[in-house]
Amino acid sequence: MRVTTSTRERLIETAERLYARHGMEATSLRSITAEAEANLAAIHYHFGSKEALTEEVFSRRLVPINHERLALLDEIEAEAGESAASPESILEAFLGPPLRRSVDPDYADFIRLMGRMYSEPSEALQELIGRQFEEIIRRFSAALARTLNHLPPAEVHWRFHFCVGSMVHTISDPARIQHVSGGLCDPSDVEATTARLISFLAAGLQAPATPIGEGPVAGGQA
Amino acid sequence: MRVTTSTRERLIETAERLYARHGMEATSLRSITAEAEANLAAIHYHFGSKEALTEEVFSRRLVPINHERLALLDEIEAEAGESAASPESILEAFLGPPLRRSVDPDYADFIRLMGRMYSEPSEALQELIGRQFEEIIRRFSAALARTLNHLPPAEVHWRFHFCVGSMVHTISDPARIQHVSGGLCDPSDVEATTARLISFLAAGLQAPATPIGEGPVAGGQA
DNA sequence: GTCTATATGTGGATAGAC
DNA sequence: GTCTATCCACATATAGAC
Repeated sequence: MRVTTSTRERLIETAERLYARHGMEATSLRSITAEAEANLAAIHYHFGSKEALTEEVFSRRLVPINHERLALLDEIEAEAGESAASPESILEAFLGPPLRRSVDPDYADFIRLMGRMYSEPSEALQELIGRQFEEIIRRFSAALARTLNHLPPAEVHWRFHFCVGSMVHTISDPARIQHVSGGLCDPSDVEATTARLISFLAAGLQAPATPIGEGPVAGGQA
Repeated sequence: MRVTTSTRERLIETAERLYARHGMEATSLRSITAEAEANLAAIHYHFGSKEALTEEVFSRRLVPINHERLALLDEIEAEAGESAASPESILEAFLGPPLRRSVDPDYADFIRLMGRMYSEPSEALQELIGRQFEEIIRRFSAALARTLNHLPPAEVHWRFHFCVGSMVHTISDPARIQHVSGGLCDPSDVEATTARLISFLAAGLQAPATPIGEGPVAGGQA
């Protein structure tokens, strides 16, 4: 086993770091090859284009994270047996894999990038996100719908959407909460952050069904 | 009063639309002047630089939105008198101004852009956001701390942060929730979306205090 | 206040030697 | 698989006529 990493690997790692720090469009291929101590042409040799390199950066990290999420969901559903898994355990399976990695030096940059990827306008990236999260959204929405069985399916989707938003905002820029709280909040304690997020979101998920529209005529399909 | 809008105004409006649609860095000054039927040099004449134009785009919209938020908060605090305003009413004051505008054709593009601005790496923009939201964060955190007086101040900041995340994710891309829910969710009904968000977030804000750390030794400064 | 023309830099991508 | 040299499109910005 060689100690030195391959040029291909170094390019992916450097792109990831620079994307996380300065944004994807602000990162030029030249700045990547300079930091990776590689040649400009190496990117086109190994990947073919900047877009293809970007897809590598994302799929390399998203695959194991989402794989772990599904494995954890399998576990808690197996443990729950006939009954539904709790909202807290479902949230833990969804939030834990990215949040735990946010303190891993190898992953920290990508987790921040993951928080920003939803805002990237690139169509190719949005399609990749769609593919990578299709199963996640389906499985977790179904699990939540089972335990929140008094809620209409659309309401479950909305609430899961709100959960994703809180998580994304939390991981996209750890320094922000520290700054706006005047130093009161410490984002480096991810265990505490995860616990806070789960109790906040679990309560939101279990809120009474929202009365939509003109009030008295509620109810619907249940 | 002239019917035709000034070149300066058309430039700001067009920049806003293109920023919202394709991202800020992906939008060139040439594409702005082309759509605004103006000359490339006009941007430098009226603003001096792309960055200065961008600041105009944001401050023009953020000022009235945040002004309305504070006015609404003043109102509900006056109504509440000695007692604390409810979490729901505070959330309404915070979420209502942007969410209601998201269906105003004149504002819709900016509201989406507002959802994405947090992810923009430009330092100048982040500083502007810091200035524009300083008072908002201070006032709303204080209002929430008053009504959630059993919670430590840091916990209030965390929960408000989670609220911002849900809102930002919701307004940044209305099409996403429709897509991931397989058409089940309709983002065009903003009144319903606001009601859903408020009941979800109010429940989260009022969740029991998170036990952080080794369990039994909870409590703290209260 | 609006235009043309242009300066100057940087972007992604490629050809072809080694 | 890695390099140099280069193409070409496009970026922001500016000078100066009208």
